[in-house]
Amino acid sequence: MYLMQQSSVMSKMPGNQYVQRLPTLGTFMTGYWLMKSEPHVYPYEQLVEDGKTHWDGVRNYQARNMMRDNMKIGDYVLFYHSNFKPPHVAGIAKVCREGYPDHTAQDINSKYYDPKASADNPRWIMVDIEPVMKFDSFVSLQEIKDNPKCEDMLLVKKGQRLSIQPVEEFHFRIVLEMAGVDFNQI
DNA sequence: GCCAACGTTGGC
DNA sequence: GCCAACGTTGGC
Repeated sequence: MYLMQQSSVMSKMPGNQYVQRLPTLGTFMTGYWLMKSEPHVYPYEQLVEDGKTHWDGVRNYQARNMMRDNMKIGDYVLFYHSNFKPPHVAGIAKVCREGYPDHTAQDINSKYYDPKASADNPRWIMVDIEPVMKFDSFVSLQEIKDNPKCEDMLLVKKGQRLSIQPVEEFHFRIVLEMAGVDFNQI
């Protein structure tokens, strides 16, 4: 029932043109992502404390579309701390609930309030994630930039600001390797 | 704090 | 539907 409701609402939404602008998206079917959070707003440690969280406040169509259409339960997430010195991947999370309306868009008291959002057209979408593993030693953006195996990662592409990005399994494995984590133990 | 590189808005 | 102006992101 809920899914039917959601799909009928979502089909009205604009924004599919953004997917076209990420030509690589179609090749990312493996279910690995990177999500950015500013640690002074919501650090990985808070996710551990909370047990899980809903990823509210995303107000970018491209990122929304990925949460709406592509992120599936069980997908792994590199939890990235942006606006921190140094910026880094702090650990791994995974998707535990697929896309559903971001209620903060309809909350007039929220800083994420969007007057164009309504019950009929929620406009913004979120997923839930839960912690999997905090890295003992984080993997800095510089380390990723310095690793030739990561040169094709969206994260290190010039002008790439998306707060949610698809990650290839290969790169996911490389980042784990840099963190000293065995892929088979997660 | 700077600023490049975006993305969004709204007048026309 | 163009595009200038404005707002945001996020590394440095």
